[in-house]
Amino acid sequence: MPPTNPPMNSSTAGEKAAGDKPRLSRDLVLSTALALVDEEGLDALTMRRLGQELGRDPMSLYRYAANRAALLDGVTELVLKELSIFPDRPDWQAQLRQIAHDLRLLALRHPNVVPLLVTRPLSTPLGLRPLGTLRPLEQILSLLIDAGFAPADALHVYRAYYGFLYGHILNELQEFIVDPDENEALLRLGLHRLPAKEFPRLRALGPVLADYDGAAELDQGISILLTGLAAPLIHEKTTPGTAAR
Amino acid sequence: MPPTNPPMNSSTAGEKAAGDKPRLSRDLVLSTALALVDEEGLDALTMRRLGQELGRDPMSLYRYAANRAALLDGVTELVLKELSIFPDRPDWQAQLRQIAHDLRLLALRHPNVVPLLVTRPLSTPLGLRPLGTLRPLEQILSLLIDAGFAPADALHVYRAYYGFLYGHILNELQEFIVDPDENEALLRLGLHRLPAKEFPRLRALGPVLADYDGAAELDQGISILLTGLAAPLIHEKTTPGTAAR
DNA sequence: GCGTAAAGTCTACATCGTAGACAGTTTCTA
DNA sequence: TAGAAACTGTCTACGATGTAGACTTTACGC
Repeated sequence: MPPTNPPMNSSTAGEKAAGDKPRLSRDLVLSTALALVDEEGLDALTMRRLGQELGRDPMSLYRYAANRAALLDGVTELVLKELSIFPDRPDWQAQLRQIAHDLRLLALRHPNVVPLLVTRPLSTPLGLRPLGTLRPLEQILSLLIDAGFAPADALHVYRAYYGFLYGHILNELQEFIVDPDENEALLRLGLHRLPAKEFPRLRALGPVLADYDGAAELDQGISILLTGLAAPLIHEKTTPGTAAR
Repeated sequence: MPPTNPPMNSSTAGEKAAGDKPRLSRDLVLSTALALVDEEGLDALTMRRLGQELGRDPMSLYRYAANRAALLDGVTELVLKELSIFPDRPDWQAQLRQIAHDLRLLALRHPNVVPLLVTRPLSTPLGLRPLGTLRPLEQILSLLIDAGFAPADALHVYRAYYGFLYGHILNELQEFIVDPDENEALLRLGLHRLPAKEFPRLRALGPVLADYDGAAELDQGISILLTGLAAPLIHEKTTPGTAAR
């Protein structure tokens, strides 16, 4: 019997190889799941397939995730752990900008996970979500409150900010889906299929659509948001009673 | 044999009733599917269940949608058809604001469809999406261009706007998931489960989280965006070369 | 009334999530 | 060190799902 090293982190643990069998652990299961999703998409993540990837019976996975949904939540959490927020920085605006770019890159690194990021919280009440999922929220709130916002205002800022951020990511990822072999803009995006009379603007914008500078676009958006946020929100309440009681 | 009325629209066609069998049609199939999703969620929409709902063999559905994914796309399209945009109005800002609220209400009317709205485009290249899905994009572009924006700028405005809008909708729907029987804020959101030391801010915000005025929040966000957009974007390019070639 | 195309049905299969009983292994305790 | 207890992994089995392909029934133009 080989020594079977104790709950070690993922590392280059032998997947697929039938011979050696590293001891399973939640970390190992989840990171293998993430790798699978990254490489082959969400649909490829079935219990059976993941079991096979780990050289184990599919049923063994249920020791580490109550069911498939929980597995998905675990993957979401794992991805969000890659996002690090340092709440003790001087300039809150610079921080928000930084976080935005970090999250964007994270999404580009794991595009197949984005649907989970966006969708899972829709079916889980706030308090029941995986803690790792809520940590960024808490940290950003903390950051804003430390910067001088009243808690209720911090929440509003957070909402506007995170809303915009998620929206941008979805936008960018949507436009990313493209046939990379084709280099004529119209074709690359499949725009040639659109009836010319009904979609003249869209078709005409083919070339512009084709070269999308996501980072710049995001940065610009954040700027707009920040300038809009910094001044008016704090002092005047446009919606009386919202933050009062 | 009853007359079996020809491809009539949905209306109150007898579902489930075993006796009468209205002729199927794509519209009937899709609207029944939508009703099912609205009432019981996305998971309830299986071919077998939908067939049963229509009093028909599940296989018959394949005459009207190539597969389940196409069915989902159809539902998405159907929902988006409820959004009407009138591109010939005077004030583009007022229009964008109006559309935002319309889309928000639409999302609240069909919360179970929102994951589709947001997720399906992530796996389909722009040009291959259902046309109904692209129509709002085209119309908003048209609106902006008519209002004097250069096409490339219109695209940027659209992106910022729609990104924010989707983000807001996701945000609002996320916070909506709540146990309505409970009226203590902490409990209603399940926040009591959170470790107090790790999530002090979030827990403290329980009451504020509990009464969320989505419309106001959205309106405020749109205002910020519009003021930010109206001035700087058109004249100075912060990212040289993005819109030029 | 007949022929052709469309609409609907039937059977069958591979694949999925997962319940429940079981066996093997590790860890704790006396 | 022996035995008990807890944990890990495996096996078998079941019901549900999407859908291919052959078939039957219905509708409709001439």
